[in-house]
Amino acid sequence: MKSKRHKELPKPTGRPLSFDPHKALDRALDVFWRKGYDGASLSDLTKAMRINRPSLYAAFGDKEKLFRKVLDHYAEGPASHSRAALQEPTSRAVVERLLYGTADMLTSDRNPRGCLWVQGALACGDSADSVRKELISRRLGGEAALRQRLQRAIMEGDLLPDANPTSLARYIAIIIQGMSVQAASGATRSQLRGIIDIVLESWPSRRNT
Amino acid sequence: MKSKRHKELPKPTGRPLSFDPHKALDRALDVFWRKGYDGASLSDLTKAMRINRPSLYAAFGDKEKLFRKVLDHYAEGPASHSRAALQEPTSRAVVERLLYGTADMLTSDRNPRGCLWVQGALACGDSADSVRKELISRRLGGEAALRQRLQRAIMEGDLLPDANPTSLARYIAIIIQGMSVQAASGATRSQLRGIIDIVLESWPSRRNT
DNA sequence: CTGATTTCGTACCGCACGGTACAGAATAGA
DNA sequence: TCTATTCTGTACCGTGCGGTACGAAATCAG
Repeated sequence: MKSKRHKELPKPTGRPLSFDPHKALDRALDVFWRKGYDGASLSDLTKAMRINRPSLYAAFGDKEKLFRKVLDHYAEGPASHSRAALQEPTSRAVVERLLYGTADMLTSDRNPRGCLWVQGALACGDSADSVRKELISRRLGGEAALRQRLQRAIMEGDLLPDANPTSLARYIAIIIQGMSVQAASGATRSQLRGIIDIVLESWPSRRNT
Repeated sequence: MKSKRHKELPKPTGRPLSFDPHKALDRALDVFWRKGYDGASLSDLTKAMRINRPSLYAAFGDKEKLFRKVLDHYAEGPASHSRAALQEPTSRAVVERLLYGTADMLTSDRNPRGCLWVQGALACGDSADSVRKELISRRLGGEAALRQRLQRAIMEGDLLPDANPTSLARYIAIIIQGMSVQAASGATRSQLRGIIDIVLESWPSRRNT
């Protein structure tokens, strides 16, 4: 039971924070996104976050804890379209929104190119190994969520009953991860949309749902 | 004109090399493949290559030059199936061999999981920036070679004339790069083959070529 | 043998890394 | 104002990084 600060009782004695943790996370996200976990140094981070090193450690723990907080921040912010897409009424709408939304995010001028889940720590030194595994886990988790959504779609009848939800979810995951690499290589939004059109043409949805 | 040593005149005076550069490159490849350019330290490399640091610098130049030599070694060795696949007689055979060959390589027990071109330096620190750009260039080069092969296939009639070679080549590149991320996440060979089946089902080849 | 040449192994360089000690500044409650 | 508490900024720690100086060892030509 380690409840440092309750929202309903903001009675902070002592010197107040001189920065907005939310903004600081935003800026840390930008650095990790561009350089990956290993490539982002503490100097890069503190400079971008406009705080000193001890403030970072007091507010976020060490580098790895900061990265995990940044991952949550990313999931709730720039990557929130993924979770939202699963709520579309049909499997085709889910996949459409998932892919187009991802393509938009990957090529937005407001973000670095690519996906933090993919680029954050793909191949890295030993010191980043736990972070690498964390990202693998998150990628597989997203894939599993899509698989369950496709299974539901089969039961609801808008996906052909002989479709394989596991393979289809992995196929879409591959498209997303491949698009991420493409975005990091300089692919444009319209180029990615052209690929999505190819993917959707063969989507095994029933009727025209 | 810097011809250090001609093959036909191996008259090396001085102390002979105590290691096989080819084997050493093999071992360096393994390290870079698993850890990426930034994540592989010189200590990792010299330990794996079983040579001392000055020997490495004398034989291969600095770390970046070694990495570029390793890239060539990779292209001619584990990744040689890519170039070979382009010589298949039809576009469908090209893509089949390209994808299945890649899936085999990505999940071979003899290699680290994933593709060096993708994982070598996707997001990294500033010091690896030129290496990152080199890998982007190689990825785009491979994609361009496939595009040209598909254009030839249209002229030869085994690919539907309204197919878009640029988009199709990018689509296959995305599949390959996505499979690389999947392999790094632990996907098995049969799982990747399942995805390839999905891709090939909608390949726009004429007749059953 | 001697001498020229090239590689080998140790031991080291400056530097940037992630992480922290510590003293002073800013607030709240008394 | 005084005290307790928390945050800020400087200055530093040990470590590992990429890269190298240098003398010993190994070969060949003569």
